[in-house]
Amino acid sequence: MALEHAILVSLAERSASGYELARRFDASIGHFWSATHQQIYKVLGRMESDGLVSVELVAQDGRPDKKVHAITDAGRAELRRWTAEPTPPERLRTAFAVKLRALPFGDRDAIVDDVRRQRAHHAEVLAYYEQSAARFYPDPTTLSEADLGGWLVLRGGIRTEQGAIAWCDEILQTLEER
Amino acid sequence: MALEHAILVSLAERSASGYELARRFDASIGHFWSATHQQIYKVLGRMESDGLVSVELVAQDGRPDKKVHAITDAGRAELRRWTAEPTPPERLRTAFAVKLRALPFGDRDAIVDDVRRQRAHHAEVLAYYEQSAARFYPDPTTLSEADLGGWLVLRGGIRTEQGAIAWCDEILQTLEER
DNA sequence: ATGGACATGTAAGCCGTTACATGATTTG
DNA sequence: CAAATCATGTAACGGCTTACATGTCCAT
Repeated sequence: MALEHAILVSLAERSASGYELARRFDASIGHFWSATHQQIYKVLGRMESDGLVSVELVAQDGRPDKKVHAITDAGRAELRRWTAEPTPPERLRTAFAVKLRALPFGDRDAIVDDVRRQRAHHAEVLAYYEQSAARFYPDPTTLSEADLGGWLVLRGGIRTEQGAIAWCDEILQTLEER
Repeated sequence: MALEHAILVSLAERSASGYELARRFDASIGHFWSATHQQIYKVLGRMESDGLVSVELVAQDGRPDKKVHAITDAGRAELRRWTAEPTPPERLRTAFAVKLRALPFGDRDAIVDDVRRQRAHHAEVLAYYEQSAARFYPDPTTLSEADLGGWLVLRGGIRTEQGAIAWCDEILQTLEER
């Protein structure tokens, strides 16, 4: 299960409470592996029993106590083991493609509207990625080892969104000219 | 649930047994919405109770009987209703991106091997899509209404795979030059 | 006679979403 | 005074995977 490994990566970068992890999954990491706080708490509990993370209860003033989770040596070993394993090819689930295929049986104008909406969404995400790139990696020619992975993932996100926008444009052009 | 709608699209194109549907989900449709035969049988059962599909038992000689499922008027209405609904933006789940992010904590050589493996896989899928395009849509300038959706989906697949290959090349170049 | 294609299912279990639940503190 | 933020969970349910189960016909 990859949520476990996404959590290990995040905790390897910096220890965190379940709540803090959930916020990270709302932002950076979550753009490539989403998870809700409920799921995170559940998995975190299992990971503790498995010895992959350790827990320290931290009292705070003016705020609820929190459980700070840190990656253990066993967690680091598991992360390393996982990276050495081939990634199985992922099977896609693209509702948008199914809808396109439904063109002859559906509401054409509504589908065109949907394509425009998808395009706008991809443009938004692209802008967000490009801002993140400019902010966090202002000089990509000199990246530290620690930054390399994050930068490459962002590059993939940017490419993906650019590709999706180009596809939407091709769809719109094809549908409008007939 | 989109499996339901993927099945409706497939049955709108041509009536089929559960087994035949499963084979389609192994091939064409399945490249964009995967499903196993177990899942298909289960959903098909529910769709029958809901009146979205009708079932006719067909006896065959030399082969087991089959249940041929056809889309009903209610099924067509549901398909049309669904196409008129906005597609919710999909949250990605990309284990490969998580693994890249794990670069500083993992086995670098193994990850590079994995990138090469991913690249090879995407190249295979791309070749398959391009062959499908050449075989089923030899003249894309004159597409029938019925073919439009399938063609556009294939175009998206081709773009996606090309983008993935280009990303892999960028990763390999970045990792090899340091 | 072994294995693959055809054909349809059940059962167990995990993963994940949605809804529900609580309670303090800060900000508008 | 209401809403957002911080913080952690439980419960119900649905989707999906994996394993198990059965049986015929055809080709090698």
